[in-house]
Amino acid sequence: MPELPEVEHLRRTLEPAILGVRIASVVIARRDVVHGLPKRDAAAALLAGDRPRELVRHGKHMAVIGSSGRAVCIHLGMSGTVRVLDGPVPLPDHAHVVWTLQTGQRLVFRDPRRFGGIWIASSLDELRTGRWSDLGPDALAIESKGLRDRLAGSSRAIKAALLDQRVLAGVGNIYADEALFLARVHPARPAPTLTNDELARLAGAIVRVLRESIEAGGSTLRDYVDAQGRSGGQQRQHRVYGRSGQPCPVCGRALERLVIAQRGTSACPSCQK
DNA sequence: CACCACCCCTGGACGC
DNA sequence: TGCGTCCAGGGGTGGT
Repeated sequence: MPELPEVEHLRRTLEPAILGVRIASVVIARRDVVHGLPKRDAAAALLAGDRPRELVRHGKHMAVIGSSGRAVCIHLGMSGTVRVLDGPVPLPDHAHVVWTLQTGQRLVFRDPRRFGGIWIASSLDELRTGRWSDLGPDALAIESKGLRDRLAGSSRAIKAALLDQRVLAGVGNIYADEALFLARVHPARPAPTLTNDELARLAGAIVRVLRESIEAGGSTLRDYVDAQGRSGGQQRQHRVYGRSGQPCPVCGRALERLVIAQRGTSACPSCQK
């Protein structure tokens, strides 16, 4: 399931394939997946005739910016992928939007569960002041002070706060569990009870787990594959996520399972205070 | 306002 | 082998 590392890995693998390449045409197979699509010039709004100039990521959102300045924001949700297809291979199921490049390659947005989607904006600026305006700072650059500021006034469990994209953009269920484990902070701890030392450990742990995963090519739990169709390499490296009942990698005690903010949560009852 | 429960959706795991 | 059931969860929305 895509979180920040998967989106960043996608951004990096997609860039060399599409930057500067003219988009010849676009086919929208499911209109309800594309939000803010104008009645007129829908293809142009999806960058037909344009050339991607830049791929910008904030949290789990990625925007393709055309040389015209138009922006197309892609959110992968739970099951979304973006793939580059070479040659006349058949389209997969649930291919909702397909761009054909001048090179003949096709770019496919596929999302079986449709928790993701595509948002049209006239510019990156409009995206930043609109759809992205409620997002907190990007999790990859979070520091102790920034984290403390964003948590101010929140009494809920620290894990619930980490999952809130207004607090911090990019952390999902997997990396929340992983970061809290590395920081030795229990996920159910009310956010205001964290000491400065714990906040510093947590901020460091968030950046560390995200960087590790980006370098490993993103995580593979279910549906994630990168632009070339490769699955991620992080799967076996999760320390606690999805490992409830199995031994803690540090102390060996069985990892507990709890539910926080409606999300399955794994934690070590002994290492995480 | 802060927080929480519920809902959207499909495919994979599992039991019989 | 096939069918039914349950479960995963990001984020929007509506209720408390």
